Amino acid sequence: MRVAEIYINQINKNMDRSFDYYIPDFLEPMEIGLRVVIPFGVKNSKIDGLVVGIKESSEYKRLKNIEGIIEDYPKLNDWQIKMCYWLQKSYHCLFMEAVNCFVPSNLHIKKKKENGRNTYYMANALHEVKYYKLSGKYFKTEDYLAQIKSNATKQREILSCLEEIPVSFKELKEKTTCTTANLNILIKKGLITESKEINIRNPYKDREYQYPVNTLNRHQQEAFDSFNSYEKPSTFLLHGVTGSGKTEVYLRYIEETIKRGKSCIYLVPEISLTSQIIGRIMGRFKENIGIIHSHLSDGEKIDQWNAIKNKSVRIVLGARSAIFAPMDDLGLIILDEEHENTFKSNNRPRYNTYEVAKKLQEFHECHIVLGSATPSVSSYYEALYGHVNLLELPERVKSIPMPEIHIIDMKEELYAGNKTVISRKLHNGILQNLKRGEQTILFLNKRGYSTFVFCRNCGYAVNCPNCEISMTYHHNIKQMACHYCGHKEHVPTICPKCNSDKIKYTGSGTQKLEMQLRKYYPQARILRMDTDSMQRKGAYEETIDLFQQGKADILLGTQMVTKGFDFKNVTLVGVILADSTLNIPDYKASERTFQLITQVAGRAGRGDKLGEVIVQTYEPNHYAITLSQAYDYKGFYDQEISYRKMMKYPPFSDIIYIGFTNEDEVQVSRDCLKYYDKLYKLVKEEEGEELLREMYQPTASPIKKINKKYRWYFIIKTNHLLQYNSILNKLSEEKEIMELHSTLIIDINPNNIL
DNA sequence: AGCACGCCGACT
DNA sequence: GTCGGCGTGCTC
Ligand SMILES: [Zn+2]
Ligand SMILES: [Zn+2]
Repeated sequence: MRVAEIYINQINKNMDRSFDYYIPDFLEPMEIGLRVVIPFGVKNSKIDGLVVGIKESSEYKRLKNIEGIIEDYPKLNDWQIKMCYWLQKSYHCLFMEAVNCFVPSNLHIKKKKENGRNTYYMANALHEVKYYKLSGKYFKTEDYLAQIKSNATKQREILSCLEEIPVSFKELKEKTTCTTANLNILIKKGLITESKEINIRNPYKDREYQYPVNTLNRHQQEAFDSFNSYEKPSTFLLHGVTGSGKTEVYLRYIEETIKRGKSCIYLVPEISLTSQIIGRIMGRFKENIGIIHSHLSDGEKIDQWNAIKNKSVRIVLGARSAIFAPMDDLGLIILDEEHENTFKSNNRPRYNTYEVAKKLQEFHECHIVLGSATPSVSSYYEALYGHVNLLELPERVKSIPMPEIHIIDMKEELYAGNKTVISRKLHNGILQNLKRGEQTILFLNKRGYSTFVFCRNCGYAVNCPNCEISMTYHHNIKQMACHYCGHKEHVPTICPKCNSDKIKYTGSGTQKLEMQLRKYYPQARILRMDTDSMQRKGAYEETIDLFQQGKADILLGTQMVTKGFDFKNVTLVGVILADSTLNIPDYKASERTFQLITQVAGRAGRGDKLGEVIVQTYEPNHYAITLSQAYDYKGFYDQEISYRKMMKYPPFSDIIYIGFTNEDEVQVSRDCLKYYDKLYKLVKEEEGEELLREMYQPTASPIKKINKKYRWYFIIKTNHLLQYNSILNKLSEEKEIMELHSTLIIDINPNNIL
């Protein structure tokens, strides 16, 4: 019998390797990439796995037999398995975490008898979730606790956490450190009960859309022709000012690629994946469009998979995760709003979508198109000096001039006696817009009401008990909330430290701004758009629709309002405080500020009327602000790239973040230092001085604790990413490193280092 | 993930 | 002494 190498579908670092199994004759011909059911462990419990290799014999002597193949399960191709190994090695994740990018992971496997043999199939339309609650035997938690021994800490933890309302296993695991074994004991004792519920998937409903073909202007035509002149797989950067008609160019690229018999992936930031863009693409192409985002259920994912595999879907529109769509004849990958940080994953695997796309080019003859009004300096640098072709759209489609940007020095407002967050110029602009019946967008990058609540008498600040960070006051729920762990608590009316009642609220967020606006402009109809007000499903699109239809005068909100919407009647845009992004301690702060101002400014004056933008700041002379005022992308790029070069920041280096988290403050520092030492020795042995100099000393994170877990980290600013990656992979296999108690996070070029 | 093995504190 | 929770190691 032949032998199969099988990875088991278990996310666990001890299981990040293959296991050998015999292939019984009735399962031949076995193929790499198939999903199988195998007996595992002492109990031979049936578990699913992925075949990654086939060989004639095994070193290991006591092999078990594969039980069966899971029918209809998406089979991974050779290129997909190669991508998984690459993801694992490049981003330091488990192999199965990489696999789960490509295929749905929560299999619901059913068994049936056929010709006297067990065969397996998926019942993924139904996804069962286990819920737990207190049995209802007693009234108070204390009574439950009295039933178990004092040293049963895990069980006590579970009981204290549970209520009479069912809680899913997943939620319970986030709050406690329980296992199914602990829960089963409590069930046996009759203290808690278990129930199962089925997640029902709701299929995506098609609507009728129309999006007529727009004729291309000169620059668009040039961008189109240039793209077409490349036969070999190439990469392009489409740099087009806001309103220059990038979408139309993308659609032409897609049309052309489909004509050549190839398929396309069109990626947008998750937040931009709205009915507007879906409507445009569905309205243009008569083909089926696959829509992929991270909120799809496993059943929906399988549906999309099959539709792509049998080629009834040739165009996939989606957020970051859609880069893993199983296109075998990929011809084009578009990354729209290329500069957005959502193209970098913050969960394992912590991949960068552009890098994944470049890797895909090794397996597919496909073009990559990056598009943005404010390209990331790394991409622009590549376009100037690397293998990326620069395509420019320097004019707006209808030659509408860019709105004029005014910079307001808020220090001068203070001197003039204006203590509000709205400058006199912005105030007059809003009043005038209200009078003329034109719309206003206000951007403030802080949600909540007040971001810092403290006692004026003794300096006591309301900090989260789980995190070392100040909590934000939320007026809608009248509670303090932590933006890192979600913890909520009551608002102090008297200081718990000194009993003073001089509690002060500072740091205005969107909620406070909304209240102030309602006070100043009682006649105005105001909409607020931030993660808090957009919780409800569909709220985001409803708000957009309301504003689009002119049913509100002012739209205020966080990042969300900067996205590429086409509101024709918006003639005034206000940036309440540009400094809030500028002062983030991160090398990308200037870039981010420039991008935000440019993006939000692009919302003004999209119709026939001229627009105006007012940027309020305490640093009116910062180059990110003055150059965005001048719409001088190139000027900004030049300044920023010389700063990056001087400081050896990306694109002149890669930053490897190596972080540890643990509930024990001492343990986490010990583990981090130990890892650092081990790495230091290994680098010294294998590489030498040059790489050693790229390692920075470990320290506690700027936010020392998040969600009860203390954090330590160090970074490596390197020009030898490949060498470091292989050393880090080698280190992860060492026993002493495997045994570290703290959770290890390795992030290559992370979005932030908090 | 689950399960066995073995250590050690609580309780008879 | 025994019972049982909980950390550790292993699963082809
Ligand atoms: Zn006080
Ligand atoms: Zn918190």
